Amino acid sequence: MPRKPQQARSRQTYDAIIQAAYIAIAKNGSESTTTRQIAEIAGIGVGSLYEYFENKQAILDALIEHFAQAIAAHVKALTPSLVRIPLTDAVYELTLKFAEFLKANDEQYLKCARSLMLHDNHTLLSPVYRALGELFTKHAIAHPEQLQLKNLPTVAYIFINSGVYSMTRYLSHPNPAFSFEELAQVLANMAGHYVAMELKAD
Amino acid sequence: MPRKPQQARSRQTYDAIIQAAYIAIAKNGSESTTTRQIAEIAGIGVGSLYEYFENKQAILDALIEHFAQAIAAHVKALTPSLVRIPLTDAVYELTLKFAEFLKANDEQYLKCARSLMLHDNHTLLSPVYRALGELFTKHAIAHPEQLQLKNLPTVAYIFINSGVYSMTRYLSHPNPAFSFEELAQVLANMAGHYVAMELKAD
Amino acid sequence: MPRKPQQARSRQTYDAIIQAAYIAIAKNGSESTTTRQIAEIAGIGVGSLYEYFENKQAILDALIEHFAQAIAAHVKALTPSLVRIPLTDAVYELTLKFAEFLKANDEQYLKCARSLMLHDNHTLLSPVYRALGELFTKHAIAHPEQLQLKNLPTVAYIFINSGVYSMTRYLSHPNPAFSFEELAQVLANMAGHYVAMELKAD
Amino acid sequence: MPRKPQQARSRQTYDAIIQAAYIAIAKNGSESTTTRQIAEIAGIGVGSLYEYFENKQAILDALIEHFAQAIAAHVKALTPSLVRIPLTDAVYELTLKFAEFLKANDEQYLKCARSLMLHDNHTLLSPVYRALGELFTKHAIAHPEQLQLKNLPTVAYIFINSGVYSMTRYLSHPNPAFSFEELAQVLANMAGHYVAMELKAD
DNA sequence: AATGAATGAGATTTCATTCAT
DNA sequence: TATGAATGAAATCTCATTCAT
Repeated sequence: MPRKPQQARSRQTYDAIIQAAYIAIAKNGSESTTTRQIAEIAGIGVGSLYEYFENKQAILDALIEHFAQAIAAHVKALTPSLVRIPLTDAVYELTLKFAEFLKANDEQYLKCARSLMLHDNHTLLSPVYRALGELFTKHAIAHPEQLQLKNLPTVAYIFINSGVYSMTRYLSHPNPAFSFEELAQVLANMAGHYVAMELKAD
Repeated sequence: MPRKPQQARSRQTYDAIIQAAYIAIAKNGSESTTTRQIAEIAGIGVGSLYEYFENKQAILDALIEHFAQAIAAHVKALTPSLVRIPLTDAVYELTLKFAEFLKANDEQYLKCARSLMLHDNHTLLSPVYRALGELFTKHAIAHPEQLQLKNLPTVAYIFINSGVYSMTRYLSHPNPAFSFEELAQVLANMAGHYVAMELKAD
Repeated sequence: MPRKPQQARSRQTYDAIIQAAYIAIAKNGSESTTTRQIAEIAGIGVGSLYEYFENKQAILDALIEHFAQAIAAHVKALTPSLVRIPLTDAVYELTLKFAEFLKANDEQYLKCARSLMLHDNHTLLSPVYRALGELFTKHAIAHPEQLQLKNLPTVAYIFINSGVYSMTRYLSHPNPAFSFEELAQVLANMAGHYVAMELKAD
Repeated sequence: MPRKPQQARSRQTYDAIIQAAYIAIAKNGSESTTTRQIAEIAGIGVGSLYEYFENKQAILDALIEHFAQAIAAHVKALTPSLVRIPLTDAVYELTLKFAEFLKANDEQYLKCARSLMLHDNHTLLSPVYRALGELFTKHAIAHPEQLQLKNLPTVAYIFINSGVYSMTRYLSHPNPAFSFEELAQVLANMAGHYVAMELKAD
């Protein structure tokens, strides 16, 4: 039964735990991360973890939520400028910016993403999908011809998954056979061409 | 000091262990699968596992290799018929056949795939990527205009990752918002449109 | 370094802790009761417990002493009226009154008794035995023929233990096979018959 | 998931664990006994406990069952000779023999009894109550006038509880004020007088 | 005097691996 | 070669107690 932090320093410890979890997971993967490691990195005693979290899983869940919020916030921040430009350019830009974001802090986010992405947290990751979906929708509204697209949700789903996964995988590949810009360009074209063709078809 | 099986009976036991590992992982995930479970399912003693494999990880590696070979074989078997038909149709067909393959045996392969992608061993999965790459290449040869495509490896890489991941994620989604055929169609169009547009551009 | 409470407010807190301990032990048993629970129920901080008590055991000891005093006081209050009536009636009455006492407050005392008898501290419970012994003695004085009884202390010891334990056990039995009145009657007759026969023998 | 012992030495280990639990509980009480202690006393690794028992509680349960069986067997062995003699003598004899039994092996059984008796194992201890009840019944059959007794089950219940608890408590008292023979005599008379008076009353 | 965040020793439990048979 | 009992390091989690505020 973790207590809700009541004093000022509590918040600090809570955040320290989440940050420590990021570092530990980036280093060892979520499955191999132990409570001791997290406590050590956070510079606190093991017992203190349980003042703030029910159990280990609760720490991971909080981290994922935090992560999802961070990504969603990043996407939202980019949204206004991206909706103004053509789809191809928007996807290209988003891809680059996203990669930059993932690679910050010694690739902490990237490493965590790889470890967490497949834990099927459909619910926990939903803010991300919502933010990306909204970006898609807003872009369509700003470019009304795109509203004609059939299967918009399906298309969004696939574009998003394709982009996120290709990027994540690329970034964690030790010796990629091509540059990241190339990848971004192909992703962008894939989206652009798809929309162009579909619209022409009608 | 495990030895590669040399006798017929040994080979049988070796295979039984791999099959048991499939079953256990499909049921509990790779992290929660224990050596005891594997031995029990395989119908042998725990100690015997170590006659055939150095350690637990070696079993998982062997399973992944086996899995990769199985997928590659499946792709290779489909290749001759797929290279003959237009790209869009080929992707559509491949997606459906692939899903069917993953869902066989009570979704054993699908469940394993989800659990194993976590450890995403680039080397172990390479036969799959090679087989899919070869399918791409052969298709291009059978439709020579596609050889003009810029960045063919990059494009292949992205198409493959996009397809595999979107599909895996879709299939493990409890309440998908659209049908699998829709997904396959969008993937197919994505590929078809991309190639069409790129070729026209030159 | 806890101090005995010297001010009125302190005394209140001290009592609140004891009461909280009663509640917690009745609910969870003495082994599962934590200092946090006690503090929470008492409406004070954990740290404050240690202003009043050396450690957790000291709280339990104080509770047992309090409990013993409460029981002793109850017995003493009944003594004057019980000494007047025949032994059989007195035992019957005492048994019923005692059970009533244990079952008050949602069986708080009963539940605590069951949990605390485990640690059966002969010294801590001695006030109870003293009060019951005194009741016995006074009854004998009021009925002088009983003073002839051999082994009076032994007899008292056995009657008391028999009564207390049979009653406690009965009251915590989920589906007793007979009524409490029956039990009280048999206990009463046991005492009455014993004394009658012993006196006749001389 | 403990395995049922399949090899010969398994039984040995199982028994060693139970014996170790007796020793540990006699020494520290059931609440303070740890799995490590048990393993150490048994001369095995901690992990081995879990080859034979689901968890710690399962060890205690097995011990209680073992204990109950041992007591019941002891009572059954005494039954044939006790049913032949008058009630008073039978109770006296039973008390002495029972005490002897409890004090064997450095009072191991006695100490365990004190620690376990109040854990309200109505179900686990039922073999004991059954054996004692049967002794009562057989005695009544051998002395048919006793069959006239009202409330036989209630009386048996009280006699048994009174005897067991008085004895246990006496034996664990550091400085008893009277001899054990006195106690046995009073218990015996209590039973004898009760029955005599009740039968005369009718 | 009062607090409650922090502590860390210690409890239970798991499981890959070994080794005597 | 095959076995499965035994192992013990290591993981998660609890909670009485302390101490800075």
